[in-house]
Amino acid sequence: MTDINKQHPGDDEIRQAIELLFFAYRDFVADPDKVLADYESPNGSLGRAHHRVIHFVGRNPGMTVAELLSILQITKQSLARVLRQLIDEGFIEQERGPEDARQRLLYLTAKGEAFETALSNPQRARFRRLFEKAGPEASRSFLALLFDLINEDERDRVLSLIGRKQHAAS
Amino acid sequence: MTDINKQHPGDDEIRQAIELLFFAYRDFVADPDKVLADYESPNGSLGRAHHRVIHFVGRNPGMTVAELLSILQITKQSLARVLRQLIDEGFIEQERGPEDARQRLLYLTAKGEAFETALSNPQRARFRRLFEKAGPEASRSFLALLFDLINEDERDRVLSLIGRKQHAAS
DNA sequence: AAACTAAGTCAACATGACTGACATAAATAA
DNA sequence: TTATTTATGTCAGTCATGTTGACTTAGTTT
Repeated sequence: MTDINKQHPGDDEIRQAIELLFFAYRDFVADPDKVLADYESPNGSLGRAHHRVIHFVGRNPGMTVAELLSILQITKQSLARVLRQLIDEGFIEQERGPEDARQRLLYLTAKGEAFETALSNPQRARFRRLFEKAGPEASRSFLALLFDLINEDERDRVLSLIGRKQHAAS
Repeated sequence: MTDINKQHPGDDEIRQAIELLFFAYRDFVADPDKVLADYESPNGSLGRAHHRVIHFVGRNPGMTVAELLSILQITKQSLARVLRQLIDEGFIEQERGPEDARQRLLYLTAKGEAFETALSNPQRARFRRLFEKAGPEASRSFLALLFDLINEDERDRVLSLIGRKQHAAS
């Protein structure tokens, strides 16, 4: 009773979308993976988890550990190991919160910023090529659809995250 | 010498794209993760790896182990454990290749097909909502850009994979 | 003073990747 | 026919990254 015919019009596009997203994401994360694999650190090597932390701390300088946890949606024990390595190797530094001294505000060091650039360069190049080829209208539309792919109850949080300008210091 | 100003016009969109793709993919895979977590199997539980195998075998009935490996881009040792569980629990069955008897052709059982449906239902619903909201033109454009996000040297292979109709048996 | 909160730590464990070595059977080349 | 290559499977060990649960320390709030 396997149905050879499509159930609804549009089902084929939906199936393609699922597969394309899988392949696109696979190649997208393979870029920084290569950079990470090249970097040989003294205390263990670095992986995707480190990349994500470096990315979000770079984008949100002075963020707290709790904020980082809520973005990554992992446990603090998982984060701890990764964060410890990044601090020990001088990619990230911590600062006591000026208002609430329990908080540890996170910042990239110069070394951390350089690494962040190296990691995101191939990803940026990938999207730059894409957007140049597709043109501004299709590019904006693409971003809008990516946004609508996110869980409805997460969109406000994501919007305030990605909307924030780089280095809000001023 | 951290630059406060944007380097190029369009850089902001590129940065947003990187983050949106992260969040969109995170929520996209969280859907089947819930289904997988609910399923309690006798010999250990099932994870994303099992989902991917079920998906691609479902999409390409009769595919060989080597083909599956080249899609997933993992080692055969990694695949082995996952595949063994799926066969042992009756989601997938193997068949000797009729031309080349060394090959093991992979098929979903009825149980496997049912599970595939349960896993992909929430993902399909997500894209159905998206495409209904965005309209056919933006939807097609979205697929085209997703495709161009894939590594250039992989696109032909992906195209022949996703272009293939379901159940090519006839 | 008591309770709560932010962060860190210790221990044990699960999943899903990896490498390297080796085994078996079938197909192909010498 | 014998030798080699190929498709698949397996054993053993390791690593990265996630989990739960219990507990500590320091600072804030009630």
